[in-house]
Amino acid sequence: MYSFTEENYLKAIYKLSDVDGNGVSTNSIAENLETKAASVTDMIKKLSNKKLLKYEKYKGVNLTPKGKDVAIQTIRKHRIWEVFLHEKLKFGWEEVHDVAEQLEHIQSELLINKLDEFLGFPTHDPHGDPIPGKNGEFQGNPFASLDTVEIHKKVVLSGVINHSVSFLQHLKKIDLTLGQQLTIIERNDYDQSLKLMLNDQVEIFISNEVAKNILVK
Amino acid sequence: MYSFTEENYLKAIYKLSDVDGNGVSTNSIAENLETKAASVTDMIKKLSNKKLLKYEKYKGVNLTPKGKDVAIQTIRKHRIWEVFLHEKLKFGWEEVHDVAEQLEHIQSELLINKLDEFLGFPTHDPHGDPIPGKNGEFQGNPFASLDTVEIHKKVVLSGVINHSVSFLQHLKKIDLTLGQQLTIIERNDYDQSLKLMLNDQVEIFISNEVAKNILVK
DNA sequence: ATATAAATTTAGGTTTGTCTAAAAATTTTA
DNA sequence: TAAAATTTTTAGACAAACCTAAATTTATAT
Ligand SMILES: [Mn+2]
Ligand SMILES: [Mn+2]
Ligand SMILES: [Mn+2]
Ligand SMILES: [Mn+2]
Repeated sequence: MYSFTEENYLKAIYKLSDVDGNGVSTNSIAENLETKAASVTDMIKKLSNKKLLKYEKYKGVNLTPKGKDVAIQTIRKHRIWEVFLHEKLKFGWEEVHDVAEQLEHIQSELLINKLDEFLGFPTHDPHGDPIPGKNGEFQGNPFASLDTVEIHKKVVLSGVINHSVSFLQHLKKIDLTLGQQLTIIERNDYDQSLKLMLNDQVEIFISNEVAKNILVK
Repeated sequence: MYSFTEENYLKAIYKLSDVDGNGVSTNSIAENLETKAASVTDMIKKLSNKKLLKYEKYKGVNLTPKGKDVAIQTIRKHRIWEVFLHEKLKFGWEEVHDVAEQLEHIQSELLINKLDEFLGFPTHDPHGDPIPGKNGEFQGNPFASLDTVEIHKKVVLSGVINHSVSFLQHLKKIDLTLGQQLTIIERNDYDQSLKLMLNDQVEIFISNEVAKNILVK
């Protein structure tokens, strides 16, 4: 139905869309997709003709409901494939994204629905990101960033803000994984670094830089 | 490494290659890929420049070892994905091919090797076609066509010649599935139709047209 | 309010893969 | 073997997605 490239543009624009309806800028799309502004303008015109977004010259773009739906369905496929790669094929959580970027463009409703069923209808991907349903609904209870959590409160590691390979590898290295129960034992006022208790067993130190990128509930 | 289209051309040429080294004709490639001869000539020049095949004007083409390797690896990916779709996602054997045509172009050595392991290193796809190994070896004991099998001999349904959706659906309808044990009870001289015994239990009739397209061992 | 800077669009091209129509080479037929 | 038929290649175009350089519009600073 839509090309590889069209789906990637719609996904990028969806992710860049504000809660308030400010148009997404040409430059931000170009940066996100690692392409040039001139190329973005070309593609925007094409997507506008197809009624996937609203475009006013120099004013940025906003997805139409149709465009938003294509974006969300692509995100749904991406995250379901990530679950498959992680749960079934034992890919590390830092390895799944690049392959899912390819798999998300396979065109078969049947395939994604059967895969969803095979995986037991997962609600979140290996990074804790929610998987939208067939009709595009997000069951969104957003998580809190660990650096805002009060001391001694028991929380569960449920997501990450930074999705980079290096950050994900770092968490793995210090044994921080999704689903883990943790508590802040001590917060250092000087640099906002934290001492954590993991599963009531092990103590570790993390910097504020790391804490800011961890989501808990 | 190679584009979607390049891989499809190499796969088509590989399948059209004679045992004797006759060049594959432009027209046969065009027909196989449902494109035009002029387009084939263009692509042939490109693949020839990349040393994936040998091309002499008006004489047809032959794959180089490198081109043959790309073709076989693409077939390997196709068939492994077909096993996944059939065994794990419960696709019918007539449904797997079209989706595998897309999945075979996903570029990740790690993915295909992990998938292969996940499936227990299958040797044949859902249609009985052999899956080449990582180094391109086929363990090829070719099957016999059912219409050449002698009467009363016990054989196992191991493959099909015709891979069309309609033929595969027909076999399913008359309860002929891969791995089934069968024996020819009677051959009608008039039209070469057969009476078969399935698993020593059920008798069915099949036409010569069907028998010619069934492979057994 | 201008001048400068930044963002965006336009103009003109490239690459990949496709097409039709016409020319050239090869094969078949008589 | 010469004519006819078939196959293959070439010429010229087109659409998708990208690029650089230049022009235009909008935003920022003095
Ligand atoms: Mn991802
Ligand atoms: Mn993810
Ligand atoms: Mn197939
Ligand atoms: Mn097959």
